[in-house]
Amino acid sequence: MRAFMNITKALADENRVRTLLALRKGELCVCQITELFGLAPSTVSKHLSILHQAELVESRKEGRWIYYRLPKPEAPVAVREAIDWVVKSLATDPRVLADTRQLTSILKQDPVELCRRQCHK
Amino acid sequence: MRAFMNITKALADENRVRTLLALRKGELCVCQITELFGLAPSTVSKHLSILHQAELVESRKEGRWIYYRLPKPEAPVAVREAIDWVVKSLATDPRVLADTRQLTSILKQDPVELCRRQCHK
DNA sequence: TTTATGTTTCGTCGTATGTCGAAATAACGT
DNA sequence: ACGTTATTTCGACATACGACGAAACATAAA
Repeated sequence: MRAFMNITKALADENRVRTLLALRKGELCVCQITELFGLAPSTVSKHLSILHQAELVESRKEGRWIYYRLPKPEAPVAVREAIDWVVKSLATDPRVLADTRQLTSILKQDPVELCRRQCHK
Repeated sequence: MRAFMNITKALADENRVRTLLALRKGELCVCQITELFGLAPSTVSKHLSILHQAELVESRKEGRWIYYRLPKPEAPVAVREAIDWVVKSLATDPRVLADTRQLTSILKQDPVELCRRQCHK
């Protein structure tokens, strides 16, 4: 029950749900998600921490960057089904489609440049 | 997205999740759920209102009683899948099993007697 | 060893949420 | 019609949550 409520509480925020959907296409670092949502880096970090605690995302550290991605197939069944449900329910949502578009634009940019811009703000 | 977030927010409270699971076996009136959780009637009513707004429960009025139940098969797909996910994930949870036990005990009692006891408190 | 940079942690602020009790509503029983 | 009773609405309170900026942390670059 505890683990399950961690998942439902993690899914109860729109930005966290959008984050999960943004990760469908592959891993992202914090500053890319920050750019996508226009939120403060600390806020995005907190959201990712909550998703991580619910096991809805995994992370990988590479130098200064920390990449987040959807969990592997070995993840708990409740987690995988939650993600499937989210993706299936929102795959055609206008805002999600807009996120996807903007994300492809973000992915074309050099991460180094993108992160530098984040810091200048 | 709006409708989906209504569902996730409705599922983000433990008492509301327990309510959904309690409704698996059939409809319940407010005072029966109140008895099950030991909460104030007004609190239970609020929870049911939130579940109703998310379309996770339907209601039926019969005299002074209002019975709540899980939605019919015609409900939105996201709703049905959400409930399936909840039930499947928590069917063997200890607390849910305990709720189920207590619920069968509650169902054996006369609803009129039960509601009267609620009001005496 | 400094300096720069990506991320997290911490403190704070405003808002949202869960809970209760009291009052309002609606429908039955007398 | 009047009181009884199941439910909801309202008002109040404490707590939880999402947001930010500043500071701390960790690692790469110079």
